Amino acid sequence: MKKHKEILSRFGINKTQFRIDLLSLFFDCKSSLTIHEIFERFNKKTNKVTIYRALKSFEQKGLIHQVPDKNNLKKYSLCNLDSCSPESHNHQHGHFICYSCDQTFCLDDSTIKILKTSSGHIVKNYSLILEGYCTDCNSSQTISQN
Amino acid sequence: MKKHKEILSRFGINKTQFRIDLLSLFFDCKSSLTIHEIFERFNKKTNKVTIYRALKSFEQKGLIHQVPDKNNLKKYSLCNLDSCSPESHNHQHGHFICYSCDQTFCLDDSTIKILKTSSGHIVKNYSLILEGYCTDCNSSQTISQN
DNA sequence: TTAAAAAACGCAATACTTTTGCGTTTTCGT
DNA sequence: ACGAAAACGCAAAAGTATTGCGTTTTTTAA
Repeated sequence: MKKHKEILSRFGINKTQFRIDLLSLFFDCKSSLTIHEIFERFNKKTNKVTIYRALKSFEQKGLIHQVPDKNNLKKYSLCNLDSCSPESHNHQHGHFICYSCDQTFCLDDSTIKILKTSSGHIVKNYSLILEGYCTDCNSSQTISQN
Repeated sequence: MKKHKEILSRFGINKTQFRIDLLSLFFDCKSSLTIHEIFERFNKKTNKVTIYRALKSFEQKGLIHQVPDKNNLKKYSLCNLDSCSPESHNHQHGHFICYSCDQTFCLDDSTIKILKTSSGHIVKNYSLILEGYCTDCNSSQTISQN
């Protein structure tokens, strides 16, 4: 895809086939990816070292960022490419993922403003993922929720 | 300390000297501990396997829980011992990671209550990581922050 | 368009983190 | 005090991430 090549150029990354495909993968992926998942998606054909290096490069150039999860696996998500660059990483991510319909909803930034001031620390960046049942799915189901 | 022994008993963990000392260490520690930090605090005398096993046991019994860390090392914090037990671990809270001192702090649950209700969806699970400068580092530095 | 420089690549080796097996020691419940 | 269960240390293995190096691909600029 031409768009992906342009992005790689803009971020100063060479347009090898693998890196183009990797960027596509991130665009296709709603949430985040582990190295293992990427390896699998490329049918184990790409050397893991190549994946590690591509991820490190993407991260340094501001294309992706780490999302530490509960199990401490390294996970990466695509940055907001309008606001991120090699000079300044700035990901104001807030997403809600529905267990039922799998849709991802962007969270209102106002919820975040409260967070940024209520912790007592100076918040420069954050990563937030809420999971559960979205309003649509919840109203059409009888699953008990507490 | 007698209190620590009682806690270990209450959570079904044998009162070996090391595990008593480990629990003390967690009580003394404001934020969270890595395996490496624990190893150092015991002057490298305790076998790391022993530490790993103690941490796993503490976690399973509801004494401590994992917290996310910038470098993807396993980090642990003391649980709220009134609300956690082997039967129910309850860690619905976010974490703050300091850019400067690298420490991970658990966030007060009250900040989360706002999140859970303001998104409009039914939140069953979440992952929240704030990053920035903790109160200590912020007050002792002259780094310009916007 | 082509040649030199830079970046990316695969493979092998290494380093670091965490887990497992096993025999021994310590703690626990009766 | 004794048998069972838990915890221990050591060695080995499994899993995760990095580094060195020679080769290939991409970029840059004449």
